Amino acid sequence: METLDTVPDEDFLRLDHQICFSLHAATRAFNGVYREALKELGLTYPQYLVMLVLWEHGELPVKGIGERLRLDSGTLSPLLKRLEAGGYVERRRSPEDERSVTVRPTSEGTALKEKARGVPRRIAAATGLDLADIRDLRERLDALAVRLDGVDPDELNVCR
Amino acid sequence: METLDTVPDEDFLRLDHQICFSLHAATRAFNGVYREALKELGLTYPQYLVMLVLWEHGELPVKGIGERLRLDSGTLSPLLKRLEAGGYVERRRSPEDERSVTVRPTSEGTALKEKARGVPRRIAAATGLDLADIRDLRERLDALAVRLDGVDPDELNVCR
DNA sequence: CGCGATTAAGTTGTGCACAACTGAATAGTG
DNA sequence: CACTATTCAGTTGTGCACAACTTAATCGCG
Repeated sequence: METLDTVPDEDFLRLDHQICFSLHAATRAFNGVYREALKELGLTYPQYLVMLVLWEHGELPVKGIGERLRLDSGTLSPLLKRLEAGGYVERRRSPEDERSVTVRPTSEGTALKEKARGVPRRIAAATGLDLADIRDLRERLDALAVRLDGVDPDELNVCR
Repeated sequence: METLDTVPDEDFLRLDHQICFSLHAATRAFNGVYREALKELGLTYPQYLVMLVLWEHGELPVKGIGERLRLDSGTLSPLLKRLEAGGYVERRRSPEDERSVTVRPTSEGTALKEKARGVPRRIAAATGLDLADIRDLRERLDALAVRLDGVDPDELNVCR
């Protein structure tokens, strides 16, 4: 039987070429489709993810957004500043904890939810997948992400 | 039966939250693992993809690399400049067509292939997937990318 | 209570992705 | 053959991801 251990390094380099490239390409293809669908909303794809989180939770500290989207303040701070400049969110130092900044959608940001309502259906249609396929792919990707996030860095270096 | 047409918009927004986020997160988790594995080679993940292509083909014009990796000159030009500064590749105006620039690995760049030999196996091990799973996931992602790249932009806008 | 450790957000710097554009070379058509 | 259209690489500008760091507030231990 053909397993991870019976394939020579040389073939592996080629196989790897396929898999890492495939993920890379699929992600960018997805980004392209979202970019197009979100153009009329004036949102980028990461900004849309932030708005989805805020529509669901109403208001969150920056840290809370970061936990849900797995993004740090170095990414979120400028992104939120742009969303604020666009009039979609408000940022306010929390009175209870002055270190924390609470982010919430403005009325304009909330109104945007209605305009965004049709987006996911059009995206799903564009993938050509049915609900079961989408769920299946999502579960695989989630499991993969959890697995990869938990990898011990030492496993990845030659010196161990 | 539950299909794309029988799910209300509201649920769809939540489902969408899951799927787009999953892909996003999996990609970044993958990038993190590659980042760690490639640290000792002095390559970033996109630089590694370029080197994989060059190791396989020996020498290619910028356009050829871009076609294989689905990247344009705006991304590749500075990336290749960094690879050249690192001593891994050489760039030369093609004598036959002065518009074209031929990229090829230097001896140092070729030597790097040996150091990179163990990387894909360690990555594959980190995913916790076996060969069949990897192939299956790759095929799904490829099909998805092809489908998404071929989407008519009009399908994605409300005004149609 | 006081002070060092931790936490939150922000800043800086590097690299990638992509749109829009430039300039130079080539291809193709009348 | 001349001249327009296309092609190729590169540049510019915007935005995201992340590492490393800064600053300010809070926590918690002695």
